Amino acid sequence: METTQHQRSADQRRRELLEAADRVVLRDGPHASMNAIAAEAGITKPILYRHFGDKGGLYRALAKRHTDALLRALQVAVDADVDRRERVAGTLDTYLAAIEARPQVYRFLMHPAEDSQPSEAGFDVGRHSAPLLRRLGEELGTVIADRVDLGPGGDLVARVWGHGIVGMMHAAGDWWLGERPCSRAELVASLTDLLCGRLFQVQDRADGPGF
Amino acid sequence: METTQHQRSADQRRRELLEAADRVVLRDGPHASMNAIAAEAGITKPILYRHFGDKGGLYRALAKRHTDALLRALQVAVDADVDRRERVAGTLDTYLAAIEARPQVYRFLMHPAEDSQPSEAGFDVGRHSAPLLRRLGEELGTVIADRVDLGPGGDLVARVWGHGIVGMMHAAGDWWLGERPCSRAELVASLTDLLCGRLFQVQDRADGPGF
DNA sequence: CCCGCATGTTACCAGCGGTAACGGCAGTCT
DNA sequence: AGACTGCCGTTACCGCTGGTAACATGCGGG
Repeated sequence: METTQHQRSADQRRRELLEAADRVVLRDGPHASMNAIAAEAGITKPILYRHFGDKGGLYRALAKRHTDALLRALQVAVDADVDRRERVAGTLDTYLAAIEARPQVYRFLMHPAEDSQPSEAGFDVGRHSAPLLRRLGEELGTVIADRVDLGPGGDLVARVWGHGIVGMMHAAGDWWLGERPCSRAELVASLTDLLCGRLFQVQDRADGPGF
Repeated sequence: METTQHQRSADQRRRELLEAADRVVLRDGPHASMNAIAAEAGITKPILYRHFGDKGGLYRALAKRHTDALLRALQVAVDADVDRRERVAGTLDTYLAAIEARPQVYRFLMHPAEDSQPSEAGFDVGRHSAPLLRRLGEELGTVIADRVDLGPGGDLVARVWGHGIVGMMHAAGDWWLGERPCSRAELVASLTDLLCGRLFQVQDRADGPGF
C-alpha cells in the first residue's frame, strides 16, 4: 500500500528534520531561527511549518526526544537495588552527569517554547522552564508516594517533595554548571546530606544567632 | 547648579518610565514590547533606549526593584528571632506569600531578559531564569555559612545548600501556584519537613521496594 | 544673537515567525 | 494518451519586533 509507504517516508522525513533541528539548536542555542533550521535541513521554511505547525510544535517534538531519554536514565537510577541514601545520590548523579555531558541540550530543554499565550490573567505562571521539570517532579512524586509510607494525605506530601527535590537538583545543578565550584561527587554528597536533614542536625556557630 | 537639577529630573524621569514599564509588564506579561511601554509612558521608543540602552537594560532595572524588595522581605524572615524550624518555615512562607500575592511580578522576574549573547560555546548555561534565583541562592548560602558550623569545606557546602534550597522553594512554589493543590500553610509544612530530613526518617511501604 | 544641549519626534532598517500563492512531479482514473 | 489529484518545494510577502539615524524643538548662557 502506498499510504503506509507515504506515511513511513513522511515519518522518516520528520525524523531527518528533527535531527537537523537538533544540530542547529545545539550549535546556535535555543534562539535558533526557523530559517536557520530549514537551511540546515537543506529546505525552506514552509515545509517545516507543514510538518510541525509552528515553532512551538517543532520545539516540543525536539524536547520530547531528549526529555524521554533523560527520564529513562533517571528511571534506571531510581530503581537501582541499593539502600535509600545510595539511591538518592545515584539519581542526583545521573541527572548531573547528563547535564554536564550535554549542557547545550540541557539549556535548550529549560526554555523550549516561550509560547505562553496571553492567558487573560496570571494563572499559567509556570510555563517558562516548566515542561521537563514538571514532568520530572510529578514522576518523582508518584515514585515517592508509591514507595514511602507518609500516612494520611501522604500523596500530596509526596508530590510536594517530588517537585521540591527536582527543583533543588535543577537549581544546584544549574549553578554548579555555571561556576564549577567543586567536583560532581562533592556536589552530590552535599545535596544528599541536605536531603538527609543534616541542616537540622549540625550545631549553630558559637558566635551570632543560630540558624 | 543646574547639572544636579538636570540629573535629578533625569532620575525622576527614569523612575516614571520604570513605573510605566512596570504597569504594562504587569498587564501584558513579560513579552511586552518596547512600543507598548513607550506608549504607556506617553512617549516613543528612542527615548526609552536613551535611558536604558536596550531592552535588557530596561528589564534589568525593572527586575532590580522587585528583586530588592523581595530580598528585603526575606532578610527580615531569615533574621526572625525564633527557633530554626520556625525560621525556615517563615522564610518559605514569606517567599510563597510574595509570589502568591503578585504572580505577574514573579512571572516576570523569572525570565526577565532572554539576552543570552552568542556566548561562543556552552558555558553560560544558567542565564534563563537565573538572576533572581542566583542572588537568592548565593545570599542564603552566605547566611547558612555564617550561622551554621559545617566544619572544613563548610562554606562550599553552605553555598550548595543555599542554591539547592532556593531551587526547591522555587520549583515547589511554581508548581503550587499553577495547580493550587493545597493551602500555603500545608505546602510550607511539607517543604519544611523535607528539609528536616523526614524523607529519611519515614518507613518504607510494606509492599514494593523501599525508597 | 547664536550656540550648545537635552528632549522629543518621524522614518527607517534587519530580522523574526508565519502564510498565501504558485511550480513541478508522482501516481491514478477514464 | 491525457486530464485530474496530491504532495513537496519554492518565492514573495505580511505584521511585528528590537534597535537606530536624522531631523525638529525648546531652553539657558556667552
